[in-house]
Amino acid sequence: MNAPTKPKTKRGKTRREQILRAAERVIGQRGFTDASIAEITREAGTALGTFYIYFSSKEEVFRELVAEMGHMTRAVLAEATTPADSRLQAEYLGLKAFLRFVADHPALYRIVEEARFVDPEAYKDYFTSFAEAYRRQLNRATQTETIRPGNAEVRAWALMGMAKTLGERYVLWGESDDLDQIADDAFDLIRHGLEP
Amino acid sequence: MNAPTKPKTKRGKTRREQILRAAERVIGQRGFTDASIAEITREAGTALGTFYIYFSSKEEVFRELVAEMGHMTRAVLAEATTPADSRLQAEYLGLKAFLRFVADHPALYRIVEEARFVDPEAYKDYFTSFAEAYRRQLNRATQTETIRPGNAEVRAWALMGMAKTLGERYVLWGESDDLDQIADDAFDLIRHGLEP
DNA sequence: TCAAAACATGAATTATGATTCATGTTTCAT
DNA sequence: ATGAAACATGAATCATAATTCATGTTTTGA
Repeated sequence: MNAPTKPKTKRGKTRREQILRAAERVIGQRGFTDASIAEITREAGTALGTFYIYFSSKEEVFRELVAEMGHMTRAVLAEATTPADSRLQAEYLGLKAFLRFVADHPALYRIVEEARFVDPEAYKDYFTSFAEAYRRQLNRATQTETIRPGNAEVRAWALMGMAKTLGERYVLWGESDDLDQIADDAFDLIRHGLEP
Repeated sequence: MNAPTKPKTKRGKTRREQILRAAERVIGQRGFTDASIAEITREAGTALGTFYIYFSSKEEVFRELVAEMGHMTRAVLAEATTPADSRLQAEYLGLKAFLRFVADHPALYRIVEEARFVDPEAYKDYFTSFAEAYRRQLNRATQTETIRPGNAEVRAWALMGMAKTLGERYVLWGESDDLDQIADDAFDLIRHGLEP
């Protein structure tokens, strides 16, 4: 229950990481409730009690995974959209990159969504900080008149919602072998929606 | 564990309904995991064991609530969009009605979203049947050339995702006293996105 | 009116799994 | 090389509820 301190030795860092990765797999696969510490440590190849050397509770690993996912998503999207020379192109590249990212990390993405119920605070942080950055981008584009004037915050949430749901439907539920086509079809809506 | 049969008497019907409504309140408030049968029956004003006369498990009431929500949502949206004389107007009326509905039934809406993790089957049914109807509407509008040609299925999911997320952000999280304004702002995106 | 069918009760039973802890083992700075 | 700090172990402890069931009470149909 007391907050464990960061590992001091090389062995410690390795173990902690093993457990974190195992937690990602197990919780991503089974969901928070059905995932047990026993299975996580079995998967990590350590004893049950070792878990509590590095994490104070099941909720805590979960929280860390959500935060980690926040950093990854922001990094991936920032990276993917840098080459864009217009807001609309950034939207296009961002949507594709997001869908690809979900496809590459389905477990992590499921965890983020489950956070809504397991750790609402972490969930809110994830999307709020994302939306904030998004809003800024859209505002800038509005001022440059690259896109039609409009409520940037509402747009940010609307566009995030679109991407989230498409990711869930076409990536997590499978049923689509051509993500780029999905992104193209959705982008048609976005482009006309934002264009001056 | 054995599937309870429908109640035969008037008293039975009443009790079952009391418990169902109590479950809606408690699960909607606390979430599936934290809601206990004890609290549900306390809230319903009956004994603990009575629950199992009408439902075989906690999952079962949950499933029934999700299904109920499916009917309600479809009914409300069908109702709200009938007066529309164009697809775009239907989109506008539908979005407003949806946000208002979420505002009126936050607990029920939370339950639907939690179904993704508690009862994926029910969750999938809810959105798939919704999307199917939506797709049909959009397709019809495409053929009538009321809206620009495009992939109706992808559009259906994209638009649902938008509405879902706006509902979560501006209705469930509060922070907006003017839902109609939100709907208007979002509709600007939708209108230009779909317009011929 | 009366016996069967329905329904109601809540204490007792179970199941599950998170968390702790007493007892080793390993690492590392000196 | 060595002792203190770190780390590892897994059986035992705890807590929490879901579910059952033996025992009443109420309703209903003939």
